[in-house]
Amino acid sequence: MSDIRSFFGGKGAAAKKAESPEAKPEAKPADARAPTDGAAARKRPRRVVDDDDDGDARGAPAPPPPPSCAPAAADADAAAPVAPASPAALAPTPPRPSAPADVAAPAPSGGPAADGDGAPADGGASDGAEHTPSPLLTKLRQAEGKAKSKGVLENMRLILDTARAFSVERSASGWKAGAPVPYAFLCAAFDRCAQTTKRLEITTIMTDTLRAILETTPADLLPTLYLSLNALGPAFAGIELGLGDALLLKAVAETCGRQEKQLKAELDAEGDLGSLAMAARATQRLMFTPAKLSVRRVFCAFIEIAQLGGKDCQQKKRDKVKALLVAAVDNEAMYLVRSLQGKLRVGLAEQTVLTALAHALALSPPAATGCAPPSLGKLGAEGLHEVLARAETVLKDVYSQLPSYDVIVAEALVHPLAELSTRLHLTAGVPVRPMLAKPTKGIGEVLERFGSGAFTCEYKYDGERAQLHRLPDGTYKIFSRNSEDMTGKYPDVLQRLPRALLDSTSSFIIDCEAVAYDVATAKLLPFQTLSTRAKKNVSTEQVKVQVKIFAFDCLLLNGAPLIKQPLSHRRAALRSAFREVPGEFAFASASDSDNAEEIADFLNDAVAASCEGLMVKTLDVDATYEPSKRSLNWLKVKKDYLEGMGDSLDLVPIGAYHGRGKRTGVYGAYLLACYDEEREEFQSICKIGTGFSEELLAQLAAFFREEGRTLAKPRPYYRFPAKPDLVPDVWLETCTVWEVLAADLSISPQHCAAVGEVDPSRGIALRFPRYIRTRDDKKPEQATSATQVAQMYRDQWGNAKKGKAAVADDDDAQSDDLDDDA
DNA sequence: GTACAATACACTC
DNA sequence: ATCTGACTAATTCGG
DNA sequence: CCGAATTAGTCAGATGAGTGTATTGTAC
Repeated sequence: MSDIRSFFGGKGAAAKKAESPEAKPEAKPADARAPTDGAAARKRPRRVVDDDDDGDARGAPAPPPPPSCAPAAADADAAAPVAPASPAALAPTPPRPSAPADVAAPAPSGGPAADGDGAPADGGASDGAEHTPSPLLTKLRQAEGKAKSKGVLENMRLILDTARAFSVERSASGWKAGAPVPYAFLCAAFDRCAQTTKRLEITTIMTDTLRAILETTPADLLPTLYLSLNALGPAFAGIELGLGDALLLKAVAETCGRQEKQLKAELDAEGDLGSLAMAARATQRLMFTPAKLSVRRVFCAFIEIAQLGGKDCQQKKRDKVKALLVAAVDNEAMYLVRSLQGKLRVGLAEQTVLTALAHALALSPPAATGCAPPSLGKLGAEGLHEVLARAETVLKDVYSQLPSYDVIVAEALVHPLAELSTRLHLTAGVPVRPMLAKPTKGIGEVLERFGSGAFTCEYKYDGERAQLHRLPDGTYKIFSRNSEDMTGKYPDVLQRLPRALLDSTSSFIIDCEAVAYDVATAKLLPFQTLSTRAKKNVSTEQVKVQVKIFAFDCLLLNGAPLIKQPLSHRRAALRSAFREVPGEFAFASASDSDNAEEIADFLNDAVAASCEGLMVKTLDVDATYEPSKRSLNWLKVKKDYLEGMGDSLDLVPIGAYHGRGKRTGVYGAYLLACYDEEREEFQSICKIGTGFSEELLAQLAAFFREEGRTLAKPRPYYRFPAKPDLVPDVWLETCTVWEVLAADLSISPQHCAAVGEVDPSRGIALRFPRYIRTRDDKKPEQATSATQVAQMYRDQWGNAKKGKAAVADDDDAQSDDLDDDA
C-alpha cells in the first residue's frame, strides 16, 4: 500500500492545485469536440458536471498522469472539459458508430486504441456519437460464416460493441481526460456488471473501464483495481479496514439521520445496507453540493480508515465514512457501503478483474511500454481472441507467482505485457497463491480420474496451511492459505526450522501444513487446539501449543523455481533439501500405490492418525504446481464424504435468520436443535445455511411463514445461544426434521447440545454443517438426541485412538514413506 | 482512573 | 470450510 | 461432417464454528 500512497504522493500537491480550479460547477452547455477527432460529429448538448474531481482533501493528492500516458486526444479533452453525450449515445446498445477517418488513420503510438476495432482511434473517437460501421466489424460479419467458432466471434463482437460504452459513461461522469477518475465512472461500471450474470460481458465491461483509465489517467489504474477487487492492498500487506457491518450501520444511520433500530429493521427486509444507504441519501437534501468523489479519493479514504487505530478510532472511522457518504451521489453511496462491507456483489472478483486487466493492457498498451496497440483489423476475430487469451495467460501466470497489483501495475505501465513474465516471477519472500484441491466423493472417483498415470496419496492433516519461505539473505517468512503474513505467529517454528535444513539448502519456498502437536504423547491435536495459539507478537517462550510442520511440496529451491516441474520432481527436491526432525518437522505421509485396497487402508490410517482424509495428486502428468489458476488438479478425499464415516444427524429447525444479498426475502439460515429426551428440550447445535437450493429456500420460507409456524417468543423448552448475533430473527415451531452432515463435533462456547454431558457448561456444535434432506418420516421428538450427540462426540476421539493405533504416530508413518520413495 | 466484560473484527478451517 | 447456480468450454451424440 | 445435446469446469457469492486481538462499555 505504501506503493499506492507514493503513487499519489510527492508531485501530487502542486499538480492537484493546478488542475483543480475550485471545483464549483462551471456549467458548460455544449462543447466542441476535441480537434483531434471528427469534431463536429460529436457535439452533444448536455449539462455539465463539476469538471474536476473533488478537492481531494487528502494530504497526498493526485499527480497528473505521466505525460507519456496522456494521449493527444486526452489533452484536447482537458482543454475542453465538457464531455457531452447525446441521448442516443447513452442507449445501451447504440448502433456501432465509427467515422471512416477514425478507422483509416491510426493514431500516433501514444494514442492507444480506444475502439475495439483495428484503428487505434484517438481517445476522443471513443465517445463519438456517430460513426459508420468499423471495417473490422464489417469484416467480422463477413467472416461469420466461416468462423471456426461462433463463440469467439460473438465474444469479439461483444468486445467491439461495448468498447465505446465507457466513454459514454466517462462523459456522463464529467471526467476530463487526465483528471482523476470520477468514482461515479467506476460505479457506473459496477452497475452494468451487476445487471448481467454473463462472465464475458462483465469482463468486457471491466476491460473497457480499465482501458478508459489507462488511456487517460493511468495513475488511477491501481486504486481502480483495488476498488474493483474489494481490497486495500496485497493480502500479505495486512491492511484491514477494521470496520464491519455494525459500525457501518451506525455510520449510515448517522449520515442519514435515521434511527439505528429502524434502519436495522429495513435491512432485514432489504437485505443490502448499500441500497439502503443509497435510498436514504437520495431523499436527503444538503445545504451545499459537496465536491465530487474520485476513485483515488475514495481509495485513499479507505486506506486512512484502515490506518486509524487506538482510542476513539471507531468514532473517527465512522466520521470518515460519513464524509464519504455525504459526498456520494446516486449509486455511489451503495457501492461505498458495499465496498466497506467487503461485498461488492456485482459478479466481479479476482479472476475476472485479472482477465479484464490483461485485456485492457493488450488493447490499450500504455505509451511508456512502447507497444503499439494491436492492429485488430488485421487480426480478425480469431487473431484478436488469440492476443487476448495470451495476455490473460501471461498476466494470470505472473499474478499467481507474484500476487501484488502494486508491483504488476507499476511494471505493466512501463513494460510490455509479454515481458512481464520474465521481469516478475516467483520470489522467496512473496507468497504464492497456494494450489487447492477438489473435493471428491471417494476413492472410486479418484481412480476414475487418475486411473492411468502415477499418483500419490498423502495424509490431509487437520491444521493450518503454511507456506514457508527462506530468502537468500537468510530471513524467514510464513504465509497462510490466503497469503496473509503469519511470520509473527510461528517464531518457534522458524527458530527450529534450520534443524530440518540440509547444508546445501539456502533459499526456498515449501508448502506445508502446521498441525498442533502434543509432544508428550507424540500425537497430533485437533484443529481447535491449534487455533488457540496466540496470533500476534508471539514469543517463542510463551508458546503454549506446539506445532509440527508437515511439508508436502517445494516451489522454489536455492533460487530455482520449481512450480513448472512435476510433483515427482518437486517432491524429490523437497526431500533432498530437508530432513525430518522428530516432533518438529516431517514430510507428509505418502503412499504411491494405485491399488484401491491399499489406498483404502491408507485412508483408514490417515483417519486413525487424526487426519481429515487424503490428498491425491498426480506425480508426473499434469503435475505442475498451478497456483490459483487451474488449481484444482489435486483431489481431496475427506472422511466425512465416505459412506458411514461422516456424522449425519437429524435435527430440528427452531429459528431462522433473514437472508442477505442473493437471499433477500427468504431465510438465509436456520438455527438447528437436537432433542434432549431427559430434559424434554430442544438444544441448539448449529446454524445451517448451505446445502439448500434456491428453490428449497423459497419453499421453506413460504412454509414457515404459514400461520402458526412462527412464534413471537422462543418456546420455554428451547435452549439457544446467548450471544445476540446468534439469536434468530424469527422463532419457529418445531415441525420438521432435517438430515444434516457434519465433518466433526466440537465443544462449543455458544451452542447447547448435550450441555453437561461432555462439558459441564458448554454444549456441542457441528463443524461444517450442511443440509442434506428433509426427513418427512421423523417427528421433531425423534430427532437425534442429546445423548446420541454426546456419544458421537466421544466416538470421534475414540476412533482416532483405537483403529490402527500402532500407526497413529505420524513419525513412524513418515519414515516408512520416505524409505519406499528413496 | 482502573479493571474487566462485552463487542466487533479478521482470520483459520 | 460447504454448497448452489449461471455461464462457458469441451465433448459426445444424432442426423 | 455439422449442429445440437450433454457434460465438465470456473467463478462468484450465499452460508457454517471457533479463535485471538483491539476497542468500547461498564462497574467499581
